[in-house]
Amino acid sequence: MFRTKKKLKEKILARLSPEFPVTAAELELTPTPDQKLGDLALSIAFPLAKKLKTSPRTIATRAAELLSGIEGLSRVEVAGAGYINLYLDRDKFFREKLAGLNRTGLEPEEKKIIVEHTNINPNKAAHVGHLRNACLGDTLVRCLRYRGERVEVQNYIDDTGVQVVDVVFGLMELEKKSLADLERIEGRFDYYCWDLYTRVSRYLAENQEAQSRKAAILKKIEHGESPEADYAHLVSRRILRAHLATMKRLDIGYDVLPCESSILRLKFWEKAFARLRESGAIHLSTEGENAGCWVMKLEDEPEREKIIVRSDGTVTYVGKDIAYQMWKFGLLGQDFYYEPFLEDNGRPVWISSPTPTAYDVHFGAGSKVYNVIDVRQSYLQKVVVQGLKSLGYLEQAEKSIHFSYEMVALSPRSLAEINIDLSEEDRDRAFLEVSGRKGVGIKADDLLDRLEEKALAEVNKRNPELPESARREIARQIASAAVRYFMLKYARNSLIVFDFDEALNFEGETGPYLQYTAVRLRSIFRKFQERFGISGQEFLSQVDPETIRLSFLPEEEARDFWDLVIYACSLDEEVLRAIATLEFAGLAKFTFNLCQKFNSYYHHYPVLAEKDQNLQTLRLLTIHFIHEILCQALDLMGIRVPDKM
RNA sequence: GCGCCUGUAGCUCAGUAGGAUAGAGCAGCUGCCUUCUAAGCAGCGGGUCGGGGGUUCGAAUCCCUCCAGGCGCGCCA
Repeated sequence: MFRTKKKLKEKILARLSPEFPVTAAELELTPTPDQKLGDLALSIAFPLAKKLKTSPRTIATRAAELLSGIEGLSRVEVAGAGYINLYLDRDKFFREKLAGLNRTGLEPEEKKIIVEHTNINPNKAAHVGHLRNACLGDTLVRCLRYRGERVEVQNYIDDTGVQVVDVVFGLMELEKKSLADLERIEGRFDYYCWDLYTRVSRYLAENQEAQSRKAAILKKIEHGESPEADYAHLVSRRILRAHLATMKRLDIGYDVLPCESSILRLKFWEKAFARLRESGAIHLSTEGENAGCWVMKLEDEPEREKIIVRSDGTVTYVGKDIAYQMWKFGLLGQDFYYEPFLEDNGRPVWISSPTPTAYDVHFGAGSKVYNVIDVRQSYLQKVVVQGLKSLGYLEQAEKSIHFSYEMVALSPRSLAEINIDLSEEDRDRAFLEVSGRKGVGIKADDLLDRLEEKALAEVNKRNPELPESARREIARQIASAAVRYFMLKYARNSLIVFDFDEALNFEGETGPYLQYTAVRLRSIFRKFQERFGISGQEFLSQVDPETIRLSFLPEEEARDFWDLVIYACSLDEEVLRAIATLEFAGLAKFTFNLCQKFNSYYHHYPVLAEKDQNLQTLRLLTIHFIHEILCQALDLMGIRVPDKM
């Protein structure tokens, strides 16, 4: 639809501009509220009326005359107070869309886009909040690729931070575990650490004197000293594998895993620090409360300074982030070394290494960077961008996008359901914030397990003839769809108060409903082959598109057909809009509406039982068309379509 | 105190680069499985778009103001 509109606009502009003062930017083709009013509406007459001091109706009438006979349009009419309604040449339109099914006609805008998402601290199991991040990030990646962009997916691993240190402290000091003992811990290691982390947090709160011992461990890990650094390495890698496995259940993957430990060892910060100092972006504060610190002035708040380097010479979180952001844009003049961490769908997932490796691969150096991080980090992300600006990298600052989203909170009811004890005060609250420290959270794998179990029970009932492995894979795909759609259907600024009943629902506006629609659609083709001995695809390949006439359709069916087809055609525009606004709720809603429209169509117009050959062919063609678009839309949201469910 | 965000049906939410009659899902009630998978379809009821003011041919959408709620603002990460 994007290209159709683009071409139409050019033609319209050519016709109108000799007589009216219009520009391309002012021409907007919007859908009409009802197909009786045509397919596309032009509301240009209203602003023109103001400019020319005439009535909108007069202008619209004249404009409609000028627009008559444009190729691709069958009619132009004036309606209401001055809308110019365009009627598409439906036969031609449908034929073109059928032929162009596999081409988006979209053009990439960037050389290389980096999307960073997931970024879970490798010290405990992933929870539902992390799922929202990963689902949003992965969907953005898919949308960008649909637009034709070259995208690199990064998952940043903070393997030396205080959160990992807490777990190492617990293993060494509280549990007195040797490195060999660690290897022997069986089962879900991320779950094990989830509990341990909570215990350590409590212990540290109650035993202030232990803080110094923890600080000592942190220092040793940062400097790569044994055995503390070995513990940190072992813990973070094993949990990282668990996280990647969790995300794999949702078909979410990554290209590269840059690690904090590599950043420290390769001294990225020192390079960035030198640049920041030389450019005057930061300066040494000599008096006041920040004396002895290197600070950065903030654009919006001139009275405030952000500390980048502490008075003891260590760098703050923001400082490190500025250095890292510089690397993403290729502004550091240095790269990591890399080695394969594991294989995913036959492709290696690379992890950074502080020392040279045998592999000649490079990452980073994007022309645009999206950081998927929750809204609470907005202030810090702003400071990072300010850092780039202060260094003179204006374009990079402009293309440094914080993709922010609200958190997933928990309803007291959901927590009660998984036997987490709450204080009386907490029980009365509308929602509770997830806290890894307190162990208050719903683990991603627990949710996925419950979804899969529920889906499997249903699949077992409906498709007992399938082998168990196939039924399990279908259940996994259904669980994945349920989670992914759940995470996308809310606008990103909307706080999700997680509720099991809602998340476990497979009916109505849910992922499984969308899948089910596609599955039923597919089964028409399967049944077609059983009935007529030729596959639906093959049958359609023998149809000459030129012979297709929408006039084969009875009046009412023609309306329903057109409603469905024209709606499906707006997928590309929905994707562009999603990218522009970083809002996927619209794309989710579009797909859901498409399914509703299709289900209604499906109900009214049988294919296999239809005796009229022309009608049957056209219906099969329609179903083929909708199926393709629906699968594209589902793929953008990372939703798989099983053959049966 | 300052900054950002939110307030739409009983509940959960779409719709906000101004456009024609404000939409879904859930919950409730009615129907539809010898008919391409009922995880479905068709229908009914349900609204001061937080309040007030303004801009406009036109406002849920933009501006002002008030009310209510959330988050952020560290020599933590």
